[in-house]
Formats: sequence, C-alpha cells, structure tokens
Amino acid sequence: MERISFHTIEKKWQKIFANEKLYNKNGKKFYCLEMFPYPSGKIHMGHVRNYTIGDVVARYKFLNGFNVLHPMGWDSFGLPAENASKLNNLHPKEWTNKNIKTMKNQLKMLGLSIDWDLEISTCDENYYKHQQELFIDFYNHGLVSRKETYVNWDPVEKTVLANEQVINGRGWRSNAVVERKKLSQWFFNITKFSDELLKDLEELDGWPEKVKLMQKNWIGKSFGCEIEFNISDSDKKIKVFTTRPDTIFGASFIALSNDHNLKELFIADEKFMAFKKECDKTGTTEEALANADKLGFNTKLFVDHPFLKKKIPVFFANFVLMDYGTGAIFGCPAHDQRDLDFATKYNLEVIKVVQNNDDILKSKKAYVGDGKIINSDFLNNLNIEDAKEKVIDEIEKKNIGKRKTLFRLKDWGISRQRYWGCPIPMIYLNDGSVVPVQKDELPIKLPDDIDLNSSGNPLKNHPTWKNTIHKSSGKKAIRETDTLDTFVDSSWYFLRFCSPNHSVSPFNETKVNYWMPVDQYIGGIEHAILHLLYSRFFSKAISKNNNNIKITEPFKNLFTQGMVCHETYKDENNNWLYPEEIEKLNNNEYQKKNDKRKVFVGAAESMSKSKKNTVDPEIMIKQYGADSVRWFILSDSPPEKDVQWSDVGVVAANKFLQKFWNLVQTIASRKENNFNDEHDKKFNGIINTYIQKIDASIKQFRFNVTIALFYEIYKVINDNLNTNLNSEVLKSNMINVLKLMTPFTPHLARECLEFLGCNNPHNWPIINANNLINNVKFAVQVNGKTRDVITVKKDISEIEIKELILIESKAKKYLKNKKTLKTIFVKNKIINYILND
RNA sequence: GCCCUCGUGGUGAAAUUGGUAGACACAAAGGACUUAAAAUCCUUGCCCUUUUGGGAGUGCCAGUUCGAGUCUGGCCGAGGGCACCA
Repeated sequence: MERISFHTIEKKWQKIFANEKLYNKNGKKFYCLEMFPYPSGKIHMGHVRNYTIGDVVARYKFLNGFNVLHPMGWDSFGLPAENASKLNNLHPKEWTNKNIKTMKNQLKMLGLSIDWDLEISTCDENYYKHQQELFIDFYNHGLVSRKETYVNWDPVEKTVLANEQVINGRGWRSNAVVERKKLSQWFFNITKFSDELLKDLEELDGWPEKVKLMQKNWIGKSFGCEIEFNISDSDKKIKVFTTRPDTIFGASFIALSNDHNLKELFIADEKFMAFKKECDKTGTTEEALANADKLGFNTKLFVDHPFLKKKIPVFFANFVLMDYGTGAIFGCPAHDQRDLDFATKYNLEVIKVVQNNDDILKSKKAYVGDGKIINSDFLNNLNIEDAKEKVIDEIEKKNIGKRKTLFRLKDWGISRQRYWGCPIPMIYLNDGSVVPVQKDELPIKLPDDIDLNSSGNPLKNHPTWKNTIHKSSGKKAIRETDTLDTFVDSSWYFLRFCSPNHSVSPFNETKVNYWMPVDQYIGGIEHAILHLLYSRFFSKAISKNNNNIKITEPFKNLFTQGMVCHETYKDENNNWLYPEEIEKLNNNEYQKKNDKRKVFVGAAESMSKSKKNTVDPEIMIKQYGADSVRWFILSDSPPEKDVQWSDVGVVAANKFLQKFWNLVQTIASRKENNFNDEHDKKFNGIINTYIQKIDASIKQFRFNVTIALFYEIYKVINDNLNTNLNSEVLKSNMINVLKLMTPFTPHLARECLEFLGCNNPHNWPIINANNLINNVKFAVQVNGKTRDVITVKKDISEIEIKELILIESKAKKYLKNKKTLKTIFVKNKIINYILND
C-alpha cells in the first residue's frame, strides 16, 4: 500500500482552502473568534491549540449550514517591539511586520479556515485612526477623564513601569529602587458601568462560571453606609464607610489612611512624617503588604460616638486605603480581624456586640459569624441583617450619614509613556486647557524617526512631533505624548473584523449589527478579567454613544482553553535544557546528546522560553504534518484543561492517520456484493450511532472524547472489512465518517473524500433515527452487584426481561431457590433483584 | 487570610440526568510474523483460584439510597483568583 505524503496533500489543500471560505449566504450567522495573537516572533503550541479549537468550531458550524465569520489579526502594539528594537537596532514597525509575516505563514501551515481578507493589525494607522475616533467619542460622552494617580516610577529610565516590571521593589531593567510618583493620567470611566458590568454577567449563560465569578469579585460590589463622626471639641468631622454598621456599638477606634485630608494637621509633626514615610515604603509589593505589621500613629484626637456618651480615639493606620471608600474606618476589634490585630497592638478596647462563645482576646481571632446583637442599646436581640437596616435608618434620621453602595472596580488608567502604541488624540493649549483634536485631523500618526535609546518618554523627546496647531483657533498647541494602553486596541477589534476596510468610521453599523455578538470566543484563561471586562465596557459604551448600535454583551459564548505543558530538563549544574538537547536511554533515563551526561527530568510545566521546555510547532508540522499536530493537540486532554505535549503522542497520531489512509484505500478497492440486508442494516446502525455521539461531543467541546470515538470507529470498520458487508454500504458510511473528520484533520479528510469520489464534501451527515442501533446492553444486578450484562432489544419491558434472565442469564443461579423481595427496573439500563438474605 | 475548582491504574483520561468504573490513547511486560531489525498485529495489567469464578477498589472517614466516581457532612491534599476593599 502506498504511504501517504502528508506534506503533498497539505500543500494541495491549503491552496484550495485559501479560496474556499466558510460563508453560507442562506444560513444563520455564526461569528467564531479566537483571541488574536501578539506578533512576538513565531507561533507557539498555545496558539496551535487555541486556533485548532477555533478551526474545529468554525468548520463544524459551516458544515452544518451556518454563515461563518472566522477572521484573524494582530495585537501588534506593545513594549516588546521597543525592547527588541533596542536590542537589534530594528525599527519597531519593521520588527513587528517581519514577525507578522512569519507567523501568518505558520498559521497557514496549520490549514486553518481563516478568511485572511479580513486581516487587521492594530499598529496599522488604518486601525488606530478609528481608535482615536472612538477615544474622542468617549471623551465627548464624558467617559474619559484626567486624574492624578500613583505610578511606579523608575528614576533611572525616567519612565512608568507596569506592576509586573517591578521586581522586589526595583525596576526590572535599571535595578533602581522604584518610587511612587503622582502623575496626571488619562482614564476611561469604566466605573460608570460598574452596575451594568456586574448585572449583565447574569445573562452570560455561555461563559464559564469561574470567569464570571472572577469578574464579579473584581467589580466587588458591597453595601453599607457612610457615617460622620464629630471630632470632639471641634467643628471638624470624619466620614467613614462601613459594611458593618450593626457593630457601631463595638467601635473602639477610628483609623485613617495616612493620605487622609486630616494629615494636613500633622505635616509639621516630625514623628508623623517619619511614620508616613515608613508606611509608604511597604507599599510596593503585594507580599510586603500581606505580611506587614499593623502600624498606627495616635493623633491624640477623639471623636464622639453617635449613639453613646463616649469618646473614641483617632489613629492613622497603614492598613487603611485612601482610594477605597472615604479613606477612613471605624474599628470594631471583636468582629474584624484587622481591627483586632490593631487593637491588640495599641491596647484598645474589645467589645463584643454579636453573641458568640469564643474567647476573642485569648484566641486573637475575631468573630465574623452570625448571631444576635448584644451590648448595643436599641439594636439588642436583632440579627445582623435587621440590625444593619435599623441602624442605617437611625443614622439617616439623625442626618449623620446615608446608605451607600461601593465598588472595588477602579477607573481604567490608559496612559502609557511609550512610543509603540496608539497616540492619544488630545492637545494642550497655552491657557492650560486640554481639548481633543478634530476628527478630520485623524489619524495622529506615530513619527517614524524616533530615538528609543535615550531614557524617558520617546514621543516627548522627539524634537518636533509634539508641536501642533489648534485647528479652530489657529493657536499653537502641544500634543499629548502618552500613548494608549494596548488593552484598548483589543477592546474593539472584534467590531472592526465585521468591516475591516470600512474607511469613514470605525465600523459599518449594518455589518456590526448583523455579525455581533461573537457567537463563540476562544482564548486563554489569563484574560479572564481585564481584556474581557474592557471589551464588555467598550461594547456598552459604544452602544450608549451610538443609537444605531445595540450590543449589550460582545461575547455570547466563551471558551477558555488550558495551557500546553512539557516536561522540564536540567543537567547536573541545574541548567535548563531544550528537549532536542537530550536523548532517552533504554532504562528510561535521559542523557545529554553531546557529552552523555545525566539529565534530570522535572515536572511538566507550561511551555516557556526561560525553562527551555518549548517545542517549535513549525518543526513538528514539518516532521509529522499539520493534521497529526492538530489531532494530537486535541486528543489527550479536555480542551479546558492543561495538556502535556509529548513527541511520542504526536508520533502515535501520525501513525493512526497513516492507518486511516490505508483503510480508505482498502475500502476504495474492495468489491463485496453478497448482499446481506441484516448485516448492512446493523453496520449502518453502528455508524449512525457514532455520528450521533460525535456530533454531541463536538457541541460540548469534548474533543478528546470525539477523537476516542474516531479510534473506535476505525476498529469497527476495520473489523468489518473481511465480512460480507456490501462494499457500497461500507463506502457511503466511510464518506460520512470522513465528513465528521473534516474539522479535525481537514487535509486528510478532504483528500480521502476526493479519493472515494465524494463530490459534495460541504455538508454534515444527517442522522437517520430509524438507522440507529436497536439493541441495548442491560445490566442484571442481584443485591446491587452486577452479575451479568445481556444484549437485548431496546425498550424491553420488565416482564420480558425477567423471562429472558431466567432462561439465559448467568445471573439465574443467584436467583435459584431465593425469595425476591422486590426488583428495581430502569428501562434500557438495569434490573436489580433484592433477595432476602 | 478570604473566595473558587479539582482529587479515578505506571501516565493523559472516559463513565449524558445516581445504574456495567477504567472507554480511547501513551508507556510497560510477554508473544506472533521475520534469518534479524524496523514496521505491523495479538495478549496481559489489584488480590484469591489451574480455569470457570469470587473479592476488593474512584484521596480519607461517615451518611442518604435497592444501587454512590457522581448526592450530603467532616477531614486531608493539589491548583487557581483576590490581597489589609472596612
């Protein structure tokens, strides 16, 4: 038998796929989208997995008659281009476009059903021009603001660092101690949509619960109230926010953030300034925060308790945040752990106001459970929820506070002091005002002549770029030299795909209204919060700004795939080794190829360059073929879980596909026409049942199960080759099986279909209910133990099966001479005899 | 610390609403074919029994049920999210 050349058929079919799009004009629309890649250089196995899953979905929907949009583009702005530029002396634009070219070719090698006519790249001015337009729209609708905020400032690089660029409080490149610096920055007012972003999660039935929960926690809605405390013997007040107003009678101190307004009273106090400095130092890393001791500074001030004749001391404390609530709290040590820690340290009162039997002082554990309110005057004997309501009513009556809902979600800071990003279309006038540029001046293009080697913001350093004219007044103005966070680029690209060449506005409204929402979005779990939240925000904001667009949610169904892992290897000196540097010995140990030294095998971890446990998809495709790589990446684990890449695994996939080709060849040349209707019917039934199972498993994204079913089908067909099965029946069933395989191994399946003379490969087999298998396997249990499994006709009755069992079942010996108390009969599944012994 | 998810062979995993545990694949051992190797194919996989057969068994302990991998409670372990959010 002739061995198949996977490369030959891949080349042949990729040419055909390039012109064969997934549009069925009369079908229902289906927008299939995978998260677009950052063009970092080459594709990695994570991309292979992501885009293979997407391709299966897109092709499956197309074969089922849907009109499928399946685009691809490039998330091509970002810091790595600037870093690479410094390293290789290559302009970010050139570096990026070179990578795009390489990666596009690699993606094509996978045989994906992408419509490349829709390709977009976010660093293309035809894309970011419209992003600037959207920015101006947002600005005009009050969704953009300018605020001062703290940033990580690298004093050597003279630039702002992202959190992940700060390592142990130092800049990742300069190693300088990072400072907290207040900078004026642009923000999208995402918090205006807090409630909608939270509420609309409920309608996202097609999203993983986990992702919805993460978003919910991130938005962090909480109910409570504000309370104003009078500072004793003064007309000043302190406003606090609390979610536990029911514990007001347990209040024993007030704690202020050290950025709270009241600090003005203490700026001359050296001790306070030293305390504040100490606190600011621990502010940099999460770990430091978590382990930091509670620190306080006693102001010697007191406030009056609103309901008791009692004075409460006021402290500055390092654990109170300025940017949440009012920057001030009241402490109730008995029922909040942080408050208790603080109270223990500074010897403050601990008053129990919720009934419980714990010894709080001894255990140093605050009681946060439910219970009856005690020691609380008019709140006594109420439960917590009722007490909250009642005390807030009292507070509102006394006019010292009101109900309040707070969100953890903060506005989205979008200013970046970088070159390789979308310029922010704002200008500064001489009188200090800031205005957007006019839309007809767009795009504000990035200059090509840029010096990335000196420190600071490259656009700011550019000699002329920032100088401009305010068009309506003719006066001189200065451009904003910050660029947009690259998350902005990816917050609307899915809209642009609907009309990627539309030039007069960001998108053609008719097309957006037709294709949106994305029916299936597929990508990594690492984007569970930010990218998805920002995209949801954009969709809502755009729909609010433009009455012709109605998208409440951009992504109807979301699938988050797991990572691709690989074993890790180290030599004796703890240096990481690439898989291709090692070889396996007969005793299952490994050694280095070059010097035969021992290699230590570590756990499988997600592929990363730093651990050298990567496998190059292009090499794998060249060695085993695209279909084998696609087949393996889907076969071993459920797609939402991590999968471990293994070379033997892809070899096995390759062998199986080769065998499958051989089987098709055998079927094509087989001639057996001894008609046996019974046999043919039975075979039809088996294959039809498999079609049904495969269809169901694809719908549920259980591709590992789908592939297991293909292995079973192979066996069934192979076992039938030497029977008197009619060759035409065999062939027509094989054609159906190949159609099922098209989404998984498009090149091989289409080659086989062509080989078998199928001239309509673009449809999905229809399951004929009459053809399904008519038998079921039926378990016979005695006292709950399975004693036999018999094959019987479907829907057999209890009486019939009982008769059968007494005649021919192995279980009958257990029933002999025993009294049956009762039987449990479950149709098509099981019968259980309960005996009295 | 709070919140969430998950624990099934040597490995990755199947088991639709509680109803045959381990499908399918990898690895391993044994065998067939072959002068030999490669390739291919077959068999095996815990305990007792020569076989037929019987028993145990889904992290641990209890419970509900005719019947639990699946449901409930407690414990142990692994992974993920948030990080002093009042």
